[in-house]
Amino acid sequence: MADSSTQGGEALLFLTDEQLRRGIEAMFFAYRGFTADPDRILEKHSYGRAHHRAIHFINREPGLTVTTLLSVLGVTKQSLNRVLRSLIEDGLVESRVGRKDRRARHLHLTAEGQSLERELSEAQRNRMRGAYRAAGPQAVAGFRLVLEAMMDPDMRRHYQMLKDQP
Amino acid sequence: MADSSTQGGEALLFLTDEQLRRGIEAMFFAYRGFTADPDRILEKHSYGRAHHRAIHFINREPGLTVTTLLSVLGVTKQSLNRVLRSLIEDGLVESRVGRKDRRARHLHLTAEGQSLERELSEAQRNRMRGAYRAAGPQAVAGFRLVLEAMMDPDMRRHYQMLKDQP
DNA sequence: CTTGGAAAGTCAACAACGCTGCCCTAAAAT
DNA sequence: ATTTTAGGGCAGCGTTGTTGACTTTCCAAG
Repeated sequence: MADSSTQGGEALLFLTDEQLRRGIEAMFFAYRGFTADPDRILEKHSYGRAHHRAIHFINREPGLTVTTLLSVLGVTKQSLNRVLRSLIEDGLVESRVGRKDRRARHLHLTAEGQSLERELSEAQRNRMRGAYRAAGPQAVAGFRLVLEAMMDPDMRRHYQMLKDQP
Repeated sequence: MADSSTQGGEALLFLTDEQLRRGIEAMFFAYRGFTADPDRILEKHSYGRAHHRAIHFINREPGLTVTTLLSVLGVTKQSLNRVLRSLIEDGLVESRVGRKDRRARHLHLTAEGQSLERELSEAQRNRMRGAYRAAGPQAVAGFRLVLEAMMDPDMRRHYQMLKDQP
């Protein structure tokens, strides 16, 4: 009876359908803001969000294979392939044949690729910094907790793997 | 000097580039989870996310006009029009000519539309409820604060307008 | 009253990016 | 050595975003 998780009323107000709906709408509207700045930069280069995502994770883990990137992004091969092809043709990404397994392709950003990556991530970090600063450190901790709990287990695995990088 | 916002060091650790990048990746992975369940339901009906968004906001504010819906969704007319046409043809949405202004079309969900809306929002609320429950009320408050700060002003306006609804 | 501009909505054609399915090459297993 | 399995590339399709041209309706200025 004294257990806070079963005492109902005020303690669980944050689980009402209305509160949940507010969260859903907040995710929708915030995600638009989240992608708005990179989208503007990408447009100048005739790229889309898919290019941004590829560039981000190649930068994050240089030398990763196409298959690994596929599972991180959660898309199919062809979806990614079109994007990778244009990035390679444009000289932003380099694809190196594996030394141990010659079927595998290891992906790296070129200097030019790193330059675009910096431009994109700076814009996105600026947005995030503004939001973090406005909300404060305690809110940020909660923000991260809720997002982590919202992920599918597969995605959370990838997220946690990246967590340990330098 | 005693001002916490200028004292540097520990107090601002949450604003390091590394922390910001963690937030960016959390948004990316969490958004996939956020849309995963509705996506599965929509697939059965051969609809996409665009249909879901239209249904959500028509349900939220019955009788809203096409132009209002456009500005809430932040897309162009044709993008929405294709979606609306199929929803109307399939009998999920009704479009009523305005009484005062006969140029305007007021949108409503039919009984069948409401049924799909419930199915979609239940799935999405279940996901959100799980995340909220796992993270706790204080985390939820922070989550909302950060998301609100991340929105573009236009989107935040729409978000706040909806806030006041019953 | 009429006429000209602005606003709401529809439609056509195009680009980005998801998807499935098929194929080739290289590695691994029998 | 031959079959099976895995990594990767390409072709073709559907959804959903875009811009641009068009119709209908409203409203205001002459």
